[in-house]
Amino acid sequence: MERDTKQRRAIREVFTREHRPLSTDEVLAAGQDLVPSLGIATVYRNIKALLSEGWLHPVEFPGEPARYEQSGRPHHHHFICRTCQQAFDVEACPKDVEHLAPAGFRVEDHELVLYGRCPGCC
Amino acid sequence: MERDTKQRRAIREVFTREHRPLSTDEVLAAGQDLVPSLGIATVYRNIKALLSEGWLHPVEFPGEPARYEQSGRPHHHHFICRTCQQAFDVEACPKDVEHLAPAGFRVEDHELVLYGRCPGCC
DNA sequence: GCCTAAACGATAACAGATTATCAAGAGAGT
DNA sequence: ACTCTCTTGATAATCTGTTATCGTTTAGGC
Repeated sequence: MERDTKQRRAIREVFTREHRPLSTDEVLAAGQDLVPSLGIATVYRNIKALLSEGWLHPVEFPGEPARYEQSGRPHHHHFICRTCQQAFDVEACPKDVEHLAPAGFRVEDHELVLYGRCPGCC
Repeated sequence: MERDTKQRRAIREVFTREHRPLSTDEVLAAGQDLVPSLGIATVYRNIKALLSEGWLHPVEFPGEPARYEQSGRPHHHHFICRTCQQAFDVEACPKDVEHLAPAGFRVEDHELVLYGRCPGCC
């Protein structure tokens, strides 16, 4: 993965525009607005390349395939709209999550997902 | 699904013993201690039946297949051990989760997953 | 104990997501 | 502009989790 192709530029552009986790289908749809011929195989190939170079990282939600977002953002959580299925960033984080676990459990990390309706779907 | 078979009794027994979400593989392994001939198809069949009669409900975690636990428990969250992969119940719940979302988002529900080491794996 | 349909167990089939294949297309150095 | 090789796009193959199939077993009423 060395050449600067228009497909790869389009895929990076999509992630830079939308500051939220995107599914492969969302990347394909948005990418085709920039490069109509874009295929799903290229989306997977480039996401894989961008993951291994650290530009992207995976974001998993319960019961659904992985989404991806740009790396380097500060710790945050996500909101999933039950109407449009889009995932949004949530800057805030509940305090003292470590203390929620029973005694004897060592908490190293945590994930919080909020579900509801986004402003566009309310 | 009407007959009271030893397989179905074994599967229910497994969920009653372990008060935590179990994967189909965990149910199969633990069930075979009670009924050695138990097959994976029977595990899936009975889990499906127990789900539709409301005795079980699914618990999904990011990036992995569904687990199941007994219904009727009060609101709670889960802890996943990164060593033994087991899921445990966490009674506590962070306060004011609704206020974490940005203005304009209507929060209806939330999921919290803690990751780390369980007492047995520390 | 006998009978019959429900349930079982082994495995084939299926479904969705991801990866591999391969001929055609196109960056980038010359 | 030419060439070379990396990348693309269409689609076949793969993988994993789950469901369907089907001959055999067995719960439960007689």
